[in-house]
Amino acid sequence: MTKEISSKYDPSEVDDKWYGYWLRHGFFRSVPDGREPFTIVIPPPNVTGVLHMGHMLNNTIQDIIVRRARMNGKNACWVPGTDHASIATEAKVVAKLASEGIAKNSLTREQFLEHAWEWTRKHGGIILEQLKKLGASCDWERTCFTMDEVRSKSVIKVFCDLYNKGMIYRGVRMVNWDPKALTALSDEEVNHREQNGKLYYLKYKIVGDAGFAVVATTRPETIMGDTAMCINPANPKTAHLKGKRVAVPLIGREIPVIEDEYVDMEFGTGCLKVTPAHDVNDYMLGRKHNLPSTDIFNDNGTLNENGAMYAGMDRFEARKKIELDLQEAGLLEKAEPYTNKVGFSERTDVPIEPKLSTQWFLKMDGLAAPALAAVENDTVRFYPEKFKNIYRHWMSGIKDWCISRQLWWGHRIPAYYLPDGRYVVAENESEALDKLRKMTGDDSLQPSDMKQDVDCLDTWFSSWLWPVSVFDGINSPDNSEINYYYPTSDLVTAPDIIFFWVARMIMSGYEYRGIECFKNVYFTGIVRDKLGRKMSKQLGNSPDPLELISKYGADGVRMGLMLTAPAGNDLPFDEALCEQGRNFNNKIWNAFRLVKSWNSDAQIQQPEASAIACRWFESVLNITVSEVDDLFGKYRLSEALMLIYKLFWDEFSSWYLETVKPAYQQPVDEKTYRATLEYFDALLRLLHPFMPFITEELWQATEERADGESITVSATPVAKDSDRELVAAFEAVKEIISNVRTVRKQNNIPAKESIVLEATGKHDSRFDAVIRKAVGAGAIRVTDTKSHGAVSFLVGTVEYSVPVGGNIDAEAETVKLKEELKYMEGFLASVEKKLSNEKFVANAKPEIVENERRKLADARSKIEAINGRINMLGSI
RNA sequence: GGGCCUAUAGCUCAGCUGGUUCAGAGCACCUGCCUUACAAGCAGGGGGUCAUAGGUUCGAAUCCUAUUGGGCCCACCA
Repeated sequence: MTKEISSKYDPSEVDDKWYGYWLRHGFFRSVPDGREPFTIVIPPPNVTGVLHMGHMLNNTIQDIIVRRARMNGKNACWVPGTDHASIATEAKVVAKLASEGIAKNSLTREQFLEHAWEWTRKHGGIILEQLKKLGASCDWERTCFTMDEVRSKSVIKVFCDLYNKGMIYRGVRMVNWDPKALTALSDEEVNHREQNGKLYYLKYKIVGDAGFAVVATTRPETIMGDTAMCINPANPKTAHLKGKRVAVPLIGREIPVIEDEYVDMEFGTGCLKVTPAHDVNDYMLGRKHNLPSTDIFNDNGTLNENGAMYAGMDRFEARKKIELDLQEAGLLEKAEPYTNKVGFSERTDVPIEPKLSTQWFLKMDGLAAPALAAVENDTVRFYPEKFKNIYRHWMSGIKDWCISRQLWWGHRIPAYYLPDGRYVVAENESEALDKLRKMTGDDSLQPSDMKQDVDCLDTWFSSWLWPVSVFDGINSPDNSEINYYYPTSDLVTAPDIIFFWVARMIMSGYEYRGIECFKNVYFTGIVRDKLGRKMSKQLGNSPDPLELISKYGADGVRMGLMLTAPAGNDLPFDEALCEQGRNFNNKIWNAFRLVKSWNSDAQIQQPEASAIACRWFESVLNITVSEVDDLFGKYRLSEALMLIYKLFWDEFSSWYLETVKPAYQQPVDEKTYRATLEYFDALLRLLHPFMPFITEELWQATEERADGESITVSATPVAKDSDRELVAAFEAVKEIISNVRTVRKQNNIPAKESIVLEATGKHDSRFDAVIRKAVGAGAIRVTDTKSHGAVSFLVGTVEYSVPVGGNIDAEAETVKLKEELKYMEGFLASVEKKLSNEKFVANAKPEIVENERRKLADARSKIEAINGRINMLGSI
């Protein structure tokens, strides 16, 4: 190593070089063998999506776990893939076509799908390429897509199977309608948000009576759909309305007054307008009381011909207009400000319209039972555990899943209809035809006589099969791959899809494999900006991950993310974290430069300081290795990283290397040199899962490596015995050194000037050579007769002093000592008090009491030492 | 409306079944240093009555209760 080599680490070329090398040698490739499998399936990102910080975090964690498992000798298999993201992708394609002046409804289904596939081919898989920049060690030969042949077949097969088992049914239900995407949504795709609106008090003329019945509603535009007014039979305030009819404002249509306990007597006026077609509660009332249902909306949220004079208007426009018209007609008693919760489409962010329509549903109760139990009894473990509560809550109140979507981009529902509405469910057309023929007894039926359902399935209906379908376990349930890789090991995902995805995968796993689909679920936090806001495109507060990578290197960004990413905690992201990551890269790089610059000389004897430093560092290393093991077991990855960070920076660089490094351009002894390389190697291997690139670069550079060797397939360091006593003793040594440095600084003793360190008899002299080297002590004298004119300090119960000649400020020194004395005496008093408390001695555990006694003795000897020192200073 | 989680240094967090390994870490901050591995660095340093009020206990950051603040999930009150 020469001086021309930069003191700054430059990851820009290193990253791509090694990623290519890893791929070329197939280190990420996994095929079943005799080893224990370790499997992770990726949460498939949207096929046409681009990488955002959430993906970065999520995939960094997966990569760390997978690389660690690989280095632990397991057959690590990380299956990548993408999701067709039915509604999201379709929306993008529709928008793209619109920008070209093409309306979706001007195309046939086939034409539209051609555009969608083209879009997918063009933008698809970009995100997977981006993951490679991050260092993701996926087995790319296994890349799956939820709409590829195997996965599509799996979906259809499962649909048919569940239908045959009676778990899937078709029916007319009130569903969440998205008037922008023009499709039904599942309950999970609706987000409720508080909205500032108005509560309108509408006057309904009582037929054959002079007065009005007043109804409070937030949605006056739905009056055209009113088919009744409802009162609580027990309500005296509205008793006069019993049996009457009232007239719908503005249009005058008469509707009956019905009675139901559902109505809250306290709310509003005690009268409720009933619009069975546009409200879930009203729908239930309507069914109960046999009311007609008048749908006043078109699918796109405008009013239809039932909307009378408002036909053609948008629902919100109509609301404004009706308010004015009511006011004019004197039928609006008042309108007061009101906040209520309104459901919004997760996808298009427009208010959901409850709508009655025919959809397909999956019954959930049977599926939920084993899935709930698995999490309850920790067969599937959640990290952090708090998500168990959320999961339990949802699972125990689970409702049937609306799985049909009025979209084209997705898996088309395999139901085939006759013109008369009768239908069969079948895996393909010819099977459908057979079934229809059998059903009707009409063998002359032709394919042209039947029509396939036009709807497609919810995106999650394919991704819920993911851990099984990626190994083709649906189509061929006994193939060697599924038998080997399933159940998978870990799942790493964001908590916001716990119901959409995680819960449903667990269900399908039990339904199709009879066993859990994964053993551990690690929920990441949500990446937020410094101000705690969720990162989003709208806010523009999300940094571009690839830009970050080019600025700090993949390792720097990975480390930045991992520094503050405990499981389940939100992650306030700050670029400064990546800087810290980059700085760490640089630290490693420079440690490498130092070690690499050494020449070893077999003739030189190992210095005393180096010998003990080696023994010490080996122990520290082993302790950390076993602590890291433990933390990985608990999925406390940030803490594991921090531990390694401190091991490298503080213990290895600041203490070990500083102790053993030879004078400038002097050779180092062979023993120390070998040991240092060995430690460095272990550190790199320990660090590799977190920072794959720099560790590979340096691992390759420290020794001659053959083509095909790689740190990615090397072994994680294994914890060996450690000398904890030695480590503890060294902590005291650090304290001594630190104190001496302070003394030097406070007394302006130049670094080059040699000093003498005096110590009392209990001084541990094993490390004297280390101390001498660190603080430039000419001599360390163990003596009981302390020099006058010396500055002293205590480490443990050992008193140290540095004679500083006439420089000593006896007064200041005495003040300092008196302060310490005061503290110690207070401390002593508290210990004595504790020990003189009979209840403490009687109740506390013996070892605790014993410990207090030791503290007592220590405190006394410290006080003695301080007093002695003060006396001596006084005699100067 | 129901439920869950959380409150510890300026910031982000660790403190497991109550007892100096109990007040910690990293970053930030302050003071010296461009000392031939590293200024993306080195050395040293300051900083918290562990949200508030009660309680249990010989002993509470840790357990219990209430209050307040923050977050999340679920829910058909118009």
